[in-house]
Amino acid sequence: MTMKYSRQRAAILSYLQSRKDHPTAESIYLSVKEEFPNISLGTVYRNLNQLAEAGMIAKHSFGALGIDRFDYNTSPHYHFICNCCNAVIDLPLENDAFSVIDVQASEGFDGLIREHCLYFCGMCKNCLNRQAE
Amino acid sequence: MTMKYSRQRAAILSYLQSRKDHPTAESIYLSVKEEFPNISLGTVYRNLNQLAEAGMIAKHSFGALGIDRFDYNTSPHYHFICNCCNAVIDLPLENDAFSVIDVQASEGFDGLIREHCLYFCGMCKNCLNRQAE
DNA sequence: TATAATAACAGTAATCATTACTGATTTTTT
DNA sequence: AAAAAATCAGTAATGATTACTGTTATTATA
Repeated sequence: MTMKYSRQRAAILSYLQSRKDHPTAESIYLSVKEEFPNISLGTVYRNLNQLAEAGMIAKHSFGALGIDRFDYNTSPHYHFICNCCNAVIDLPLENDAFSVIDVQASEGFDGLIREHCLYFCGMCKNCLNRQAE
Repeated sequence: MTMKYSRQRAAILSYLQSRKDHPTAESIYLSVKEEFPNISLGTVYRNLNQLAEAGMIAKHSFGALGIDRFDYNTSPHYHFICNCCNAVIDLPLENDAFSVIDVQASEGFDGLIREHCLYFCGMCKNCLNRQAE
């Protein structure tokens, strides 16, 4: 099934490109709705999945959140989730600090490890400040 | 709200203690149902959450699965998820290999990191063998 | 040991994110 | 320009989980 151009999909991709906060399908829907008042939430979901399938965006399913987040940045990197405001923030780690993580895990395990999922939880800077007031 | 004894909760806890495969609420329900034919799925969920809240069991929400898994083993340890059969298997890691992981992540981040979630994905031994046939 | 207080129950309805369906509309190809 | 096919908007369905309600089991009190 070849991918045909659509204005809605282009708008979704363009919006995602402009954000660094890993928006949800719902918030993408609300934003794109300003340009396309008739767009349907189902259309947003369908296109997000299509784009993720094509490797053009990343879909993150953090168990701690329960709601999927989407990311224009497809290069492998880690995330921090604020337990207070549910913000998802990029977290830079030493490049090779965890490049050996799968190899290391494989040593004590008799299956095939293909990848890992790692994210951090706590309180973001904003919430820490707000709490200190 | 003090916790009052209940035969259903005792059965749920006892069943969980006997398993190492991190069962779902649904499968716990089906098993406990053999002893308590009238038990309700809602009762299973309510008690599992209560036990998790009390720190007597662990609730794991792996984004890769979408369904919660429950664990009698509350000591911190890591898991492997088979993308083929969805099995959740304990994965032993060198004790101190990742004890510094939160500290290391904190270095490049200006929020407060309290914990992390790490799990591995791939293909388990059984599925590898089945595939080789 | 009766009884009063209340947590827990079974059964069922509601929630919420996400996916599937359908007839109409765009986009692309011929 | 017209045919073929992907995409759409709108809506219904799904599936895991939670909330509600009148009844029952457990615990505390007299």
